[in-house]
Amino acid sequence: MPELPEVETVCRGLAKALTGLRFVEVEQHRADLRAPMPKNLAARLKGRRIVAIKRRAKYILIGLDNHETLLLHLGMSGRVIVSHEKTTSGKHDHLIFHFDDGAIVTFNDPRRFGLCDLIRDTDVSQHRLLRHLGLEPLEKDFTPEALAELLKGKKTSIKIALMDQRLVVGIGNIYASEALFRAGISPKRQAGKCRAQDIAVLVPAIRKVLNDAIRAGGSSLRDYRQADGELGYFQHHFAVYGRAGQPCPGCTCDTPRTGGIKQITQGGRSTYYCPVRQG
DNA sequence: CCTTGAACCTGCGGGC
DNA sequence: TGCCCGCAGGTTCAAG
Repeated sequence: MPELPEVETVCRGLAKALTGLRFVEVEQHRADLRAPMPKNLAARLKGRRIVAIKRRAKYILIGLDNHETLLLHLGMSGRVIVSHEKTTSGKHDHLIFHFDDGAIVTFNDPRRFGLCDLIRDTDVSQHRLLRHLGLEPLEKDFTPEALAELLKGKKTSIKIALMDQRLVVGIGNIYASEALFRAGISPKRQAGKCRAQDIAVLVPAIRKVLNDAIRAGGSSLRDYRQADGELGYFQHHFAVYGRAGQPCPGCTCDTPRTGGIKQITQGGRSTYYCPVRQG
């Protein structure tokens, strides 16, 4: 599920619901996800108060009052559910946090590609999971000049490069296709051969598609909180992702002749694009 | 250094 | 109906 917009929406939801609260109980139903979880996690969290919740790349960072940070990653299938009612724990509910106002937060992840760690605040940016991460695409330093510099000499495709978290963070398989569609750039273009002119269009396209998705997530989040407090599920409307064979939105391509949106494989993942618009 | 491919894990939908 | 296959929004590690 989770690329930058989804993780950002989850973070905002958690920040609103949990900031200032204290852990009163932690249920840990298995020892590891993608990697082993910290020893004595429950004991180390119990009694701690949450002081701040932030996002870095696709990581959720929950700052505690003892100068430690609870780090969560949703992997491919991770979900966070906020509730105030006692519910029987379901399949793949690996972590359940209980707070002093009665809030119950469940981390559910069927595929277990997610992650949970607890680290010293002083080590956060230099933590081995975070230190290699690249630019935040919604920050001011993500400029066309900066991206051009990062892409310089790269022989891989622009689509693969956009998903490389060492260069730019937060863009996954969906938003890579969506951003390139909006920018009118072929996903097959060699990254290092993108012209300054293309990159000048691409950077704002990336920002816009991520911000649009955050806005959509924010509204669906409000709806969901009224329903069952689930964070991480959104109704998305994508221009190209998952739409192979369908007409290209926003242009007058002759779908029967061109075949509409095309699906190809890059780096083992599906890419979707309009061959007419994204020459 | 770079690039590619496999691995981790469960669930779901399609074809037979 | 069941079985098998491919595929799924991420990241890491090994091999070339």
